[in-house]
Amino acid sequence: MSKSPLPKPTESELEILQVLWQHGPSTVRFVNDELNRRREVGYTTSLKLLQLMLDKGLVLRDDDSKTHVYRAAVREEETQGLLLDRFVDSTFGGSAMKLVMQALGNRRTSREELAQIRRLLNDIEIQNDTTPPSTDEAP
Amino acid sequence: MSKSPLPKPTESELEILQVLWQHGPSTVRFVNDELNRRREVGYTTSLKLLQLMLDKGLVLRDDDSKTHVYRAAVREEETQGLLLDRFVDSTFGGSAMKLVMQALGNRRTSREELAQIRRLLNDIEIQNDTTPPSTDEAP
DNA sequence: AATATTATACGAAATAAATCGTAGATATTT
DNA sequence: AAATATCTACGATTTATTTCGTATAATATT
Repeated sequence: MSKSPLPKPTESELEILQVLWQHGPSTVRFVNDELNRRREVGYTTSLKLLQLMLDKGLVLRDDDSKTHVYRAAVREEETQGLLLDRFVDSTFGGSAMKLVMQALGNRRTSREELAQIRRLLNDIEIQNDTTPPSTDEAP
Repeated sequence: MSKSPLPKPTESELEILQVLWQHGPSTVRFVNDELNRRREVGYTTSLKLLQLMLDKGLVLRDDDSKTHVYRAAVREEETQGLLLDRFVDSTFGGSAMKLVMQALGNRRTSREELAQIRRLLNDIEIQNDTTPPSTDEAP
């Protein structure tokens, strides 16, 4: 029941979305400054990107005042989920497990984080017990 | 202690690596057939890709016989780890935890897989206890 | 041996993404 | 009010990636 095919942000567009998600509605100037904390980007580059994103429906803008204010039109979790799917598919051949195992195995994870994951695991198991797995197969 | 900056495969190159990782050394024909199970790709397209990958050092080839045989020059886990880092950075703002939580939360995970993760979690905790966390800070 | 098939090499077109320059409008400062 | 700064619009360039056509060589088939 999704209305539009939810546009897929590119790498740079994602950077911009990060800024908007993190800081809320922002001017081009602000976004550009934020981007420049990591790498050098021209002002008009950021502007153009935001305009393209507007066309794609990735952002909305308020142009009441002369200086436009852009804000994310897509939700963070939703977008991340979408990209995660693509990534799991392209890099881990579809296996989310492999990804999780590698993400956990390959980097330092604090005790607190481990506990957090355990809690999530518990929740999922309860879910599994309550709601038995649906028997859908690959087509 | 890595020797060369380890080339970053593109999306298509990754598809090819998947084939090589999964099936071992393969001819262009075979790789192309495999790719065509998912989407339409011309033979020379696959060939060209493999040739470019050879230049980049992503694959090696045996051209003893007329029909060349290509094989992956980079290891699966290593490459996946590299891409995972980039992905975590670009999509989850650097937080591997957020990624793991979302990966686990958003999809059906079987009891067996959950158990597998728990085992990994245990291993990591033991490691943590045995080898106290190093005190390196962000620079 | 002639024909058809299957290879590789490689230039180049097609596509996608990112970057920037310049023009013109509006606001701000002096 | 003139000069300066800041903004948007937008075409064009650059760079990266993907795709394919064609030439040519080797092999297999008839």
